[in-house]
Amino acid sequence: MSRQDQKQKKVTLLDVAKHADVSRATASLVVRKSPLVGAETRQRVEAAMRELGYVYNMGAARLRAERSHTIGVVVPNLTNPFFAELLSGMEASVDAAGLVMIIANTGDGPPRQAIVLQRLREHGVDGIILCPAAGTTDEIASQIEGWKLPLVQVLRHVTDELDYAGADYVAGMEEAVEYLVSLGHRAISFAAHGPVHSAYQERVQGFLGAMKRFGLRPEPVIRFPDRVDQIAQEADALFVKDRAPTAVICFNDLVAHGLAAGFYDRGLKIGRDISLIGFDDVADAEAMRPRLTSVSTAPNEIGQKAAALLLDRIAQPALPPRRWINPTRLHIRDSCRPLSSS
Amino acid sequence: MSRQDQKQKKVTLLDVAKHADVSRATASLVVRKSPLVGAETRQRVEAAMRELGYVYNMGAARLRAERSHTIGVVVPNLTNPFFAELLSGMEASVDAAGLVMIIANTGDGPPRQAIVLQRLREHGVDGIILCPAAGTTDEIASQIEGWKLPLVQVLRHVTDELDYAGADYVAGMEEAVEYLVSLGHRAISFAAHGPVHSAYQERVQGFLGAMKRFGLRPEPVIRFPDRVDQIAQEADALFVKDRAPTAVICFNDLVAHGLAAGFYDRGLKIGRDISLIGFDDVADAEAMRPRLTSVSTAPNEIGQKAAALLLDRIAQPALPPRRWINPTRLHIRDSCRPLSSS
DNA sequence: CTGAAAGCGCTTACAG
DNA sequence: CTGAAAGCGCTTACAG
Repeated sequence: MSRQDQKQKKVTLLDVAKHADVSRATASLVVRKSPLVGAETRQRVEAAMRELGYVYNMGAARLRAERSHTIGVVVPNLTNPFFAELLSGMEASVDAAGLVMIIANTGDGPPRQAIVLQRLREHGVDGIILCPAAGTTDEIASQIEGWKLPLVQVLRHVTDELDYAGADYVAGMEEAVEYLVSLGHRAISFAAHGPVHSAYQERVQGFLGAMKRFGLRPEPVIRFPDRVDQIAQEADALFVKDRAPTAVICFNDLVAHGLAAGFYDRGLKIGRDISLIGFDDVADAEAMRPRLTSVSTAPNEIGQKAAALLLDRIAQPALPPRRWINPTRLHIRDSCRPLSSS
Repeated sequence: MSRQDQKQKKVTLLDVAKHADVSRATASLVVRKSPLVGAETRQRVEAAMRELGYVYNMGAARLRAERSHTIGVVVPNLTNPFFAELLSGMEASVDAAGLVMIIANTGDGPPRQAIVLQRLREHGVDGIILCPAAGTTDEIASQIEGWKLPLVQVLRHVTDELDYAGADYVAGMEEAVEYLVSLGHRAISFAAHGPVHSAYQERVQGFLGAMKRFGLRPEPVIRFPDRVDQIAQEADALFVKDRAPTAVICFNDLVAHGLAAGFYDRGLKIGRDISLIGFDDVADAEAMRPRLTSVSTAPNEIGQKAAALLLDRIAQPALPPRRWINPTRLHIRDSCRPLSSS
């Protein structure tokens, strides 16, 4: 019988057991690396597995053991570099734990999200990491509770009853305002975009709170389009009516990037004519010229931590809900200048 | 019995069948949307599913049906925005077909890749989309053949025996050279980075071939570090010795972004002092100033097509190997100027 | 450590 | 359309 033939009919654990002259139960113990099996026996079984080209059938194991070694990750989109960083961090933690990630995209819409969550349940994931789509209500908490499915919220939260891993957006924005004020700026605008959710609100709240604390007039939040080229085109929106900001804090680096381009197009020099602060501190911040000062939220770390929270929750479903809030850090580069020198 | 209690012990298809007063086989047909079931019966079963909170157990189905409705996607890294676009395209196609994606990261290393592929086999994926790690040899073809596992290569290829979806890197580079030559440039450098693989070689080959065709001295390919900030620091490498390029073609947009920053730092004006062309045309190209002329490879489309190839291959394993090469397009923006006017 | 048996929740023929 | 039976490839007690 050639190797080829052996591959034809799937080789099962029973085949391995026979080949190694042990019982099926013993072979099963070897696969699962149980210490109950003696070294000599273990080696014989492992040799048999290699010789027969055995592939462990996780699907069969899961049916019996009620554990799939699979987790679901649901995010509002895949293309944002911020989410890419987040996924990368998760992948590292999840992989290290011997699990595998099924990823799904909601397009930031609750109806899609409902479908996607259902599909993940059908696939028998051991747990889910969810960045809730904008518009998700806290009713989801009781739903999840009914499902008995371990779930952690990431980046955004809609309920206190479930675990959450995110960053301290409020403090991050406060730090940005403080820094600009220390440079002498008083007319500071906030440039935002995208759907409204907890992370959005916390950023706005941090900005407005800090402005008020310094006795500065809180400018209305200025909304920009989603795409970076459109943001550039509409940069003028910052200067309409009686507004004349000397500094702008952005919702994220993407907005900052768009505005930087818009300023360039208008002959405004960042630093000299206007100061600019981004948020998230993704890779581009370092590549922009002048380099972008940005509030770092460390998405990779958040991803790792979200995975860790989920693994804990899977191991101990009764744990009280936990939240892990990553401190932010203002990464000062070259996009802000003291007001006096401008 | 409250809803809660019903959730406690998992409800199975047999429970649904009893509740709807039909046989288990009929309930199974309803779940799988078979046309054999009459409308009235179907509705009764569906109502029972809702009332009992039934969740289809894909794991059990897979064990019997030998189909997991799961595919594996293995990529060398997750953070590159290019791969994010690719995944996004795949996700759309895979999701539309009712399947789900398990994603895995090789870190561009063959040993990791071997582990990851094995893990995906154990999870019983119906097929795999693989961007082969740098250093993967064509021995993988016979290995995969032995596994009887549908697999398509994406972006890079190591064998002709397996399906492949990618872009026409050679033609893309040729077009870039032609364009620069048409603007009067003759001293054109190629700036590369990252590991060497088919996509790398094809880009270099396209560049060198076109240069030779125009009777231009083929400059050696100049290698840069991986990170964008390091690329900026080493931009001088373009001008060492007797080299004085008037234009630079980059391996990808990331290199272009780094060099653009490096030029800025040295007071070189893109367009006036030097022309620059990127490759891939990801979102940043539009946000750079001056806007980056770049060869578009449409990663999102490649992702969709790779998924389509895999679905075909799963349906018809005996199909001869196919390759789908996306034509590229030079997206002209503002980073190149005629030599005479400089 | 072993062996025989039951069962995880489905799907698959097969006879009606 | 239905019903009874077998089986997918494992894991789980349980008695030895």
